[in-house]
Amino acid sequence: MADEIKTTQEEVSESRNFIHAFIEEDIAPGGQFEGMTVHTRFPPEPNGYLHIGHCKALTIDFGTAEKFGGLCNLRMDDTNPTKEDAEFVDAIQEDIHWLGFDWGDRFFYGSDYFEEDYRQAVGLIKKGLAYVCELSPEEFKEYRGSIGVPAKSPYRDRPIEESLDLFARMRAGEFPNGAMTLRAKIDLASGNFNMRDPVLYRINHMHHHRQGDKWCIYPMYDFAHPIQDALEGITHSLCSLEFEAHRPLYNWVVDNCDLPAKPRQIEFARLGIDHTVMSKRKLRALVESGKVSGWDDPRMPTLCGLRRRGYTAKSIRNFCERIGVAKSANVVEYGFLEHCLREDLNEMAERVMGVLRPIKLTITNYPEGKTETVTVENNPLDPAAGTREVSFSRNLYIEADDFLETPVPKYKRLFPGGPECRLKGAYLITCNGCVKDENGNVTEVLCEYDPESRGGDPADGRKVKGATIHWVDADTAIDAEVRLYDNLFSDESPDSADKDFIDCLNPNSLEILQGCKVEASLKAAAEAYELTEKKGKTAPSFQFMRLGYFCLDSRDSSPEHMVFNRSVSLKDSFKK
RNA sequence: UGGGGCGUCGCCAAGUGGUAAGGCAAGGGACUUUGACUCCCUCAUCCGCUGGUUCGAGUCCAGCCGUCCCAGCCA
Repeated sequence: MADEIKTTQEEVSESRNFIHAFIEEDIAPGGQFEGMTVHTRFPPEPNGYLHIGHCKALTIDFGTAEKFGGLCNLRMDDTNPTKEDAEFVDAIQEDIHWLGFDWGDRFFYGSDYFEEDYRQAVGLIKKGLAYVCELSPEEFKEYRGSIGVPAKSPYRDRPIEESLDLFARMRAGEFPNGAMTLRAKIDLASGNFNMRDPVLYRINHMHHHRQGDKWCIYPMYDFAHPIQDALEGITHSLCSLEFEAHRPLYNWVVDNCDLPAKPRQIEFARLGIDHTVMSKRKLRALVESGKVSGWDDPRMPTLCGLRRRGYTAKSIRNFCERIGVAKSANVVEYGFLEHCLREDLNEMAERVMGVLRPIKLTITNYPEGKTETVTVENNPLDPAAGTREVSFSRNLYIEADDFLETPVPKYKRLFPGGPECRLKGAYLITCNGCVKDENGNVTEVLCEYDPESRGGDPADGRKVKGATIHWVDADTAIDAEVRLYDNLFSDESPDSADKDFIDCLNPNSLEILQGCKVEASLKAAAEAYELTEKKGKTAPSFQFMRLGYFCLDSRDSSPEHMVFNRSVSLKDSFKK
C-alpha cells in the first residue's frame, strides 16, 4: 500500500493548479513567504464523518505541502461545543490514516488556543477594534441592516474600559447565553456582510468535549481560524469557495491581532458528484432518518461507507487527484469514481467465480458421480498471483442470463442450437435444450461437452464461436448473500438547492440476493478475513469473473454466512 | 437590489496574446479462455454573447447574459 500511494504522490507533484501558481509567487524572491517552508493544514470540524469531498481537501492540503517540500497539520476545528463530539475525532483520524495521509506529530485542537484567542480579543478591545454588544439575537437580526442599509449597534461606541470589564465578566459566566457578544468594530455599512461588525465571541454555557466546563464563551470561526493558522505557522490556509467572502475578515484579524505570522487564505471549489449529496447536514439526515443503515452504509459517499463498499484508498486518492483543482462549480460524474476503482482492482483483485442468479446446468454426457478439478489462474494480469484448483462435475450452476431459450441478436452464449461456449478453465459445451417447470420457467439447462477440450481448448484447434462463461460446481459451491448497489439517488442532482433531496432517493438503491453460489475457495478467504483487524481497512476484494468487483462486508459477513458487497460492476459493452 | 466568485467538448480540466493538452464518457476497429483488460482510431475551425484593441485574442478592454456564494451569537 505504501508504495502504491507513493506513486500517486509522484503524479501529484507533477500536476499544477492555480494554488500552486500562487504559492510559487509567494515563495519566490520578493514574495510574501520568500524562502519559507510551505505549511498548510486540514481543519475538519469533529461533528460528523469525513466524506469524499474531504478527501479532495486532504489531497489539496497535504498534496500542496508535499509538492513544495512543506508540512501539513491536522487540526480539529472545535470552537462550537454545540455540534461537536469526541466520537468523531477518532473516526476522522482513522479515515485520514486509511487514505494514507500523515500529519506526523502535528495534531492540534482549535480549542487548545482558547486562552490565546481570549488574549487577542482583549488586545482588540484595547485598540478600540472590538466592543461588547448587548443586542439580543432577535435585535441583532433587526439591526443587521440590508443591502444599501447599514447595520447599527447602540453599543458600538461604548468605552474601552467598559467592554474590557464586560468581556471579562462574560468569560466569568456572569451572563446567560445570548445576552451579549464581542464584536469587531469594522464597517457597519460594508457591502460584505461579514464585515458589518462581525461577532467574535458568543456566550454558550455548554460542556466542551475537550475543554470541559472551563469556558462559557466561545470564539467564532472567523476569529479563531486565522489565529490558529498564524500560531501554527501556516503559510497557506486552503479552504473552499464559500469562505471567499470571509477572506477580508480573515485578513483583518491577521492584520489587527498580535500574531507571529500572516498566513494567506486561498479558496478552491469543493467537490460535487452526481447522484449523491455531499453536505454533512444531509448525510446526517439520511443516517438519522434510517434511510441508510449508518454513516458507513455502502451507498454513502462517506469515507467509511466507500471503504465498506470496497473502495480502496488508492482509488479514491487517484480520483481526487485526477479531477483537478479550480474555482468553478463542478459536479463530477459518479462513473469517473467507478472508473478509478476498476482501474485499481483490475490489477490487484484475484479472480474467482460466483453465480449471482444461479440456474442449474447439467452436462448430459458427463459421467454421473465423477468429479475432477481444473486449474484456473488467479489473475491473468499477474502470473505471480498463481493458480488454484476448482472442482468440476456433471452438475453446475451458471448465471441465469447466460442462457436464453430464444436468443436476442448478437447473443453468443447458451441457447438451444447455439454456438459452442467455453466453461472458463474447464470444457467446451453446446446447449441442446432445457427443462421447464409446470409454469414454463426454465429450471435447468442441458448441454453436452467435448471430452477432448479439457482446460478449455479444443483438441483440433477449431475456433470457439460462443462466449466463455463462468460457473460453479453444484456439489462444492457455497451459498452466499450478495448486496448489489445502485445510486443512492435516482435524481442526477439531489444536492441542488431547488430540490428536496429526500424526494430524490432511489427506492432500488439496494438489492439483496440470497442463495448466490460462489466457488469453494472463498470459504478460506472469509475465514482468513475473520482473523484480521477489520477496523479502518478495506476488506479483500475479488473480481467475480464477468460480473464485477466484490468484497466481504466488514460488518455482516462471517465464514458461516458470507456477505459480499458489489463495489462496482465490470463494464459491459453488450447491448441487447 | 449591495459585496464576492465562476462561465473552454456530455462530465472534469489545461491554456497567462501566436493560432484549442489530457482524463472520463461516447463511437469504430484489433486482440482476448472475463461481451472485462490492453492496444489503435474518431470525438471543440472553436473557448457564454456582442463590440473593441492588435498583424494576431479563449487569453487584453467595454457592455451584456447566465450561474453560484454571502444578511448564523454555524463551520
